[in-house]
Order: sequence, then C-alpha cells, then structure tokens
Amino acid sequence: MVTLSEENYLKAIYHLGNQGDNTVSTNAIAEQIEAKASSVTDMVKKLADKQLANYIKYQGVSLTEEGRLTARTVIRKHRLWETFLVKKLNFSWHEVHDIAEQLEHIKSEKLIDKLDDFLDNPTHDPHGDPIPDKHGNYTKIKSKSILEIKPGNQGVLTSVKDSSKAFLKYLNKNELALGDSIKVVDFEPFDESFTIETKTKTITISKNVAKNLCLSI
Amino acid sequence: MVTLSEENYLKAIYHLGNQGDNTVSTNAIAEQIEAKASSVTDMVKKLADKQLANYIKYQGVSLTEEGRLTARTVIRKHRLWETFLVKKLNFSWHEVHDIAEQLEHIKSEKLIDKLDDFLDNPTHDPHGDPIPDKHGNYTKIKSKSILEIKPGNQGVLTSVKDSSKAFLKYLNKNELALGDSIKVVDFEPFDESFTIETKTKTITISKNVAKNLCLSI
DNA sequence: TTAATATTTTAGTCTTGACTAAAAATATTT
DNA sequence: AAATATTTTTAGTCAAGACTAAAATATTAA
Ligand SMILES: [Mn+2]
Ligand SMILES: [Mn+2]
Ligand SMILES: [Mn+2]
Ligand SMILES: [Mn+2]
Repeated sequence: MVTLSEENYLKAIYHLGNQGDNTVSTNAIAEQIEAKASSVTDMVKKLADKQLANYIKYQGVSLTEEGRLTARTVIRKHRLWETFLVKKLNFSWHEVHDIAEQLEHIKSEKLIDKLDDFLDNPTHDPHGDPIPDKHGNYTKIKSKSILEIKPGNQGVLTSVKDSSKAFLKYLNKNELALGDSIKVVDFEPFDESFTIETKTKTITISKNVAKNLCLSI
Repeated sequence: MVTLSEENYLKAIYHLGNQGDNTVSTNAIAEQIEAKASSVTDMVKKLADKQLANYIKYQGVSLTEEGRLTARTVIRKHRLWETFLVKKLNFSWHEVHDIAEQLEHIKSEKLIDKLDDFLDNPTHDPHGDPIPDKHGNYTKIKSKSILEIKPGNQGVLTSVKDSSKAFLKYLNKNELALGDSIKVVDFEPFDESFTIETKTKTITISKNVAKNLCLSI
C-alpha cells in the first residue's frame, strides 16, 4: 500500500526527474513539496525500502520502474479528474488543480477506468498535458514555446508550461485558450516581448508569458 | 478544520443518534467505527473541544448544532457521490459505498454544488436514502418495512435498511430493485417468511430480508 | 589545497490517531 | 446491600509524517 504522502513524493520526484537527468536532489524535492529537506530524507528512505526509489546518501534519488509507474498512475488520475471537472462540471481550467490534488488519491482502479470511459478516453487534460493510459504510457504532442518561434510562423496553442492560477487567469483575461490559432508577428529585442495575432485580435506579451505558451506548428 | 477522522466520528455519532435518543455510548461508536473504546474516548474529547459534540464522562455523547450540520454535510457528499457513481459511471448499487467513503472527504463546497447540479439535484441516493440539501435539510419518504405490512397490501420499494454488499447482491440476484411495485401476498407464521409478488414473479423471502425492504404505500 | 559555503543527513521532538493494560465508574445480579 | 460484571476512562506506547538544531559531507572560492 502506497500512502497519500508517498504518492505526493513519487509525483514530485517524477516531475523533477523529467526536466533534467533522472536523479533529483533532496533540496529540489523539498522545495517542490513545500517541506523541509530533513523530512524529504526520511521519506526517501521509506520509498527506497518499498522499492519505489533508488537512493544513495548524498547522491540524490531516482524512481524505480515500479515507482515510475505508480507516479504515472497518480498523474493519470489527477489529469482525468481535472478533465472531468472542466468538461462535465463546467469548472474553469484555473480552478481544478487544487481539487484534483485531493481526488488523485482516491483508490479504486475500477473508478478510474470508468471515469476514463465516461470522458471518452481523453488524451490531454485542460492544460494540454498528456494523460497516461492505464499502463502508464502516453505520447506528448510536439510543441514549441513561443520563445523559440521566429516571427512570421504560426501554430495552435496546445499546452501551457505554467499551470498556476495566476497565469491561467491572465490567459482568461486576454481570451487565450487551448486550441487557438496563434501567429507570432513580431519580436522586440529591447524587452524581449512578442506580438502575437489570434483570430480576433493582436496583443503584445512579455517574455515570461511567451515562454509558457506552447504551439504545435 | 475538521479532519477526515473527525468527519467519520461525526457521521457515526449522527447515524447512531438517529436510531434511539440522541445520546450515544462510547462502545456503540467504537463498534460502528471499528476502533477500540479508548480511542473513541480520545476523539470524543477532541470533538467536544472543537464544539462539535457534547460530552460528559461516563454519560455518552451527542452532537452540537454545528456537529450535526457537519455530519449532514458529509452524508450529503457521500450520497451525492454514490448517485454519481451509479447514474453516470454505471456502477451497481452494491459497489459504490466503499468508494463514496473516500470521496465524501474531498473538501470543496463548489465541487459539491456543481456535482449536485450535474446530477439534477437528486433527493435520494441509490439505496433510497435521502440526500440533505446544502443547508443540511431533507425529508425522508414515509415507508414501512415489509415486516409491518399485512398480506393483501402493496407498495413501491423505496429504500433498503441494510446497504451491505451481501444484501444488495442478494437483491440483484432476485431482480429486486428500487422503484419496483411489490405486493405482499402471504405470511407464513412457522418461519415468519413472506411471499411477495412483483410485476414479473412471485418469491418467498425470509423475515430478515422482509425487515430490510421498505415500501411506500 | 585549504577555507568558506552550501547541501544533506542525523538525532531528537511533536502531533494525530490508533493501540493495550489497568483503574475507575456504572449497571446488574445475587 | 454487597458482589460481580460491564462499560468507560486513564496511563503509557507506537507509527507516520512532519519539524528544529546540530553534525557530516560535498562543492566552490580564495
Ligand atoms: Mn494539475
Ligand atoms: Mn493539468
Ligand atoms: Mn453508502
Ligand atoms: Mn447510500
């Protein structure tokens, strides 16, 4: 049995491992999970005891195959519930993360399979992130941050790198949503801002915003 | 903040208090919650500290107004989730209780309000139990156990007193479901069994089964 | 290549919610 | 009314998962 707290650690290690090499530092986990480094050391030992993580003192943590699958299962649940909340209960995409943080720990394989079917087996959640299937597999849509796109090119907004409430609300305010067709029309070197054009309007966005918007070309 | 464990105790005290006078013994709670009496004493003190229960040593426990409302809110969530599982995810009524035991602790008022609307504000759960509204109010359908019904009378099966998996599976096997029109045709004093007639068939049921089937006349 | 700094681990505490065993209070019999 | 049985509470433990402070290790800079 994997506890709620263990699930949260596995998820954190998984996410951190995916952006860099696969071995993660105690401090990085501590920051992600908002706990102290000493608490992380304790938990990481437990995960290693349960064969969910590889851990060598002072050298960081990585997930075992079993740990990785467990992490993906939690992520699958999180993203399916987010999809449910938006598609069926009409929540906005900025409201669902905190509720999904709770729902992702509900234990029932049958429930998740049925929820998956009820939602017509979605492949991506409301933030454009891929939903693993029940074996933990998924394919990420190839997309590029606007930062890396040269003026003149265009694509469809398929995911956001930052899913924070503040950022999503900013996008709501500026009427930018997943699926929108976006053309990059200008880049201003002075402040590294971009000017982009949608079906309905042209707006200028900061470097920080550009970085977090991913288009598939 | 009310913890998951506190919510379970409030629910137990509420259910026990409803069948008898409103004051409940330590032992009764212990049995309901499957814990030892000493653990109950500890928790009951915490509930009293938080103004959720009235407690006098050796004299039993009752809920305060606030405790009662909290209990009803948990019960509301439990029954709404059970309804969701049966109506939307096509679970059978004998499968939903254990999952609802987990879901009832998810904290988000907005979620429950939206779930309620999504289900078209149901008044009763899959076992015929009333669903409190967001103020904790509900009206129970008037119904009588078959035990108290004289042969010759008939009514509609509106709830079951026992929601255990074993009993619900028995009803599935015998194709008895809520909403069925049932006529009591005979009572056999020797073993206190009843013979009942539905639209499709006539069957004999034991006293124990009869006791747990409630018809509204 | 030391010295200073940063990271990580250890040791010891705390809280929550459980437990056992023993003591105290209440209830039931004789 | 006393003896016995039952219920309830108290006292002391335990495990999980967090914390602080101090020690150990690793990294970076002088
Ligand atoms: Mn999320
Ligand atoms: Mn998401
Ligand atoms: Mn139930
Ligand atoms: Mn029910």
